[in-house]
Order: sequence, then structure tokens, then C-alpha cells
Amino acid sequence: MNTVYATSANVAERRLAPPSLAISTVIFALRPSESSGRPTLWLPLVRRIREPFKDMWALPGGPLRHDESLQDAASRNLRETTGLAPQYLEQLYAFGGLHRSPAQRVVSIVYWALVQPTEAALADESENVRWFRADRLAELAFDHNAIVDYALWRLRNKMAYGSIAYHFLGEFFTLAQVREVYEAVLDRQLDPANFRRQIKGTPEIEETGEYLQGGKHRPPRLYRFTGTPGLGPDNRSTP
Amino acid sequence: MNTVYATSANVAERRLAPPSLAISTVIFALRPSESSGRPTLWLPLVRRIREPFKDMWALPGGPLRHDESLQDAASRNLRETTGLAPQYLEQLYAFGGLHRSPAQRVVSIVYWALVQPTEAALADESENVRWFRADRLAELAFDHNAIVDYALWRLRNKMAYGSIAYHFLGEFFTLAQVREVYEAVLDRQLDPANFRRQIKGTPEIEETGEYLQGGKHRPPRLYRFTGTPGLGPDNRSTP
DNA sequence: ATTAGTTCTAGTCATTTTGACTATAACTAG
DNA sequence: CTAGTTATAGTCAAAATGACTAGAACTAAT
Repeated sequence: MNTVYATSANVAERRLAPPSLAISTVIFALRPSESSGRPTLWLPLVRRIREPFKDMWALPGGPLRHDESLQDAASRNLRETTGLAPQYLEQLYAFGGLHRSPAQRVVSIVYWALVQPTEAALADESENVRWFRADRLAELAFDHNAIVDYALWRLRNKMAYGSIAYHFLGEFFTLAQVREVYEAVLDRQLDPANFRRQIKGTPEIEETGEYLQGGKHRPPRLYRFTGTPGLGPDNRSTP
Repeated sequence: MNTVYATSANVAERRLAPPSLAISTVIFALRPSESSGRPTLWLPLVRRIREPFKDMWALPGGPLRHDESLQDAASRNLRETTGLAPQYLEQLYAFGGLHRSPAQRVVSIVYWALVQPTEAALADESENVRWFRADRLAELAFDHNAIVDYALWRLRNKMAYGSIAYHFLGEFFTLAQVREVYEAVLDRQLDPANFRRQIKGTPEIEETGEYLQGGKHRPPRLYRFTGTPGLGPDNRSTP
């Protein structure tokens, strides 16, 4: 925080100062519910260690450095605070309301990430970093509840048409696992047979010769996703 | 531009300075093509009157004031530069690449607007403000070509599922006019009868008792759109 | 006044997609 | 060897879609 501007401390000057820019990230992962065991949406939050909103939970985030792109800033901050390096990372929205932060005006450019269970398991969990169920959040710092709500809404929307679900899964997966992702995010049951028919209709899903052994039932075939990730302006047309 | 920070002019300090924040807007309107007369997508650009990119065309935009929300800043700037006050205004994306602007780092939060023909006709056109066909742009200042491309991509996407088309039209419209909007944006012909069947299936479109007179043919019935505008986090759930 | 030209509008019909459901396959646990 | 479980294929009716036909309702030209 040691910019040349940190010295201009009085209120009058702060009112004229350009709004400060922050980057935050909503990170979604699927984890088994504690009650039912079915996969549900979780996200990691960090405890604030200073004012404002000291001791409350908040989205991981931090300032934008002068030598990194927005996406790089999100990546770096994610790694530093949670230890995660998600392969799916996309811009969500820029929040710039006047009173998001009590003292000073902050514009937050928020990214969202989807992480696979294997990645999520590696995430640091500590006194100040903890995972929460996305649909059962307490009151968070700043406007972060609204941000998470919006991220959830966007996630559900994107599920409908798009190949986003696979970023919750590893390289190989069964069609039932894909269905579980949809069921967790959309929060409703889907007919296994019809769902399988639809998924098999999309060309981005490739059969492998492998089967997943170990269940108490007929072993399901493993599939692989061959499509491209999200297509925001930062990812599009980058060869 | 006269903030307390404008005085810190040397390069070393600028590198440490937080990136400056700007708001820009991509404004789309439908206008009859000069050749075919069919409606096509146009947008207004402003000529830059200072460096960098002096004399080149650019998206209307400007700095974010400390006392206005992002959306308000977009609205105000639009009004000041083009005289337009679009009823449809939504955030597009935050562009924050390192070298978007040669001297200083600029993060632009870009909005997009759709304006109705009646509004568009009122737009100031002058030496320094001119409308261009969206698919035939020359080289623009900064990364504005990429921004327009992305806006076009998003627009076409939103057309597929959503009620965005009506924001190009006035309060009353014929189904053929709606079809013309789709044809202009998607750039392909649609079957009039099938298109009408689909549109009539959506509950947000309401028949009026009126007819549009004056054509050299059977007068078409006028309809009205009763749905809500876009649903970004700034517009959603605002009662 | 009649006719030709135009678009509006309703409808037909074959094809495709969807949703609900049935039945068999292939494994494990006992 | 049997019961339990999920995987997977398939059936069937309903709904949506795409290509097309035809009459309705206006204007402009004869």
C-alpha cells in the first residue's frame, strides 16, 4: 500500500482522489455436503484482520499492482491467500457503488473461478481461511453477499448453455458426475437417462476406453472434455 | 482532470501510481443501410482532440468522478459527448491490459447501450461526433476495435435467449420490425411466419389494438413489450 | 373498378428435440 | 447364487422447429 498517494491522508484530498481499485475473486468448488453427502457448492473466504469489517469473512482480494493485468492480479491474489491456482478464471463484474466501503471509495473488479476437487483439497485452510457452503453464508464484509449472489446467478445461467460444468471436474469423469455438477448448481434432480442422451449429443465430450472401477455397481465409462474454456475478451482469440 | 494527483508528473511516480479509471460506452443503434435501406448496426464515435491517438476515432468515455456510480458516470458521459440518454445501459466488461494506453496505465470499465431510432435521431452529430457502421470500422484509438468486437459478440449472444431486441425499438412495434432487428444483428434472414410464431409464444409481447398504417400493403398489428430490461447486479432486484 | 404487387397472418406437415418411463447390463456385497 | 445398485439403451407421446402454402388486407397502377 506504499504508493506516493498514501501520504495524502486528509479527508478533503481523499474525496478528490480517484477511487482505489481492488481485485476480488469468488471461488466455487464442489464438495460433499456434510448431511447428505451429495456434492454441493462451497467457496473459500478469508477473515479480515483490519478495519473496516475487522474479523468478518470476506472474498479473497487485494489491490491491483501496476505491472500485472487484471486476470494476473486475480490469480496472484488467489494463490497468496488460499494457495489455489484455478485453471478456470473469468471476469465477473466491476462493482463500483459509492458506499461499498465506509471510508474510501473502492471499485472492485471481481473475478470468479471454478476449481476441481483435487485442487480444492490442496487449498490452505487455517484460522483465517475457511470454506463455506455457498447457499448458507453469514453476513459478509462490504457488499460481498450481493457479489456472491450475483456469481451464483451467473453460474446457474451459464450452466444452461455452455460447457462450464466440466471445470468442476478432473480430466476424466463419468456422466453421472457431470449430472451431479448440474444437480448441485441448479439445485434440482435430473433424469439420468435423458441427461446422458443430451450430454452425449455434444461433440466436446469424448468417450475414453476406461471405466471407473470400485463402485458397488456396474462400472461407468469415463469421458473427457475436449472443448475450450470460457471466452471472455481476455481469453478469446489468444492463440 | 485536475485532481491532487495531476501534479505528480514524473515517470517514476507514475509507474507506482494506481492505474487511472475510465468509463467508456459502446452505443448501438439501428439505422437504415445506405445501400440496401435495411436496418443495420451503427454506433457513434468521438474524435480525439488530444494525444494519445489525437484525431483518431474512439468510443465516448471519460474519467469516473468521485461522487457518481459507474453507471451514472457512463450515463453522464454519454449525455455530454453525444447528447444521448439511452434507457438500456449495461456493463460490458472491464478492460485492464497493461499497454492499452501508451503513457499511463488505464483501466476502462466499458458499458454498452442500445438506443431507439427516435433517440438516435436526436444525437448530436458534428465535426467530432459521427456515426459509423459497426461492421465497417476503421482503426480506432487504444484497443477500441477489440472492445467493439467483443460488444458485438455479446450482443449476438444475448439476442439468442433474451428480450434485448426490443430496446432497439420504440414503445410500439410490428413483428416485422422485431424480425428486422434480429436480422440486422445476427446478419441472416429469418422466415417471417416461423419468427412470428416464436415471438407470439413469449408472454412478454402484448398485442395492441392498433395497426401501423401507411405501408403499401396490409397494415401490420402493433405490439408492445412488457418485460423488464437487463438484469445485471446494478439493475436486478431494485424495486 | 379492376388488377397486380406487396406484406401480414394463419395454418399444414414432416422432422427434431424433450420429458417420462421401461428394461436390460454389469458390477458388488452378502 | 441372489439381492442391490447404478449404467445404459430404448420406447413413446408431447412439444418445438423448419420449410412451405395460402388466404387476407392493404396500395398503386391500369
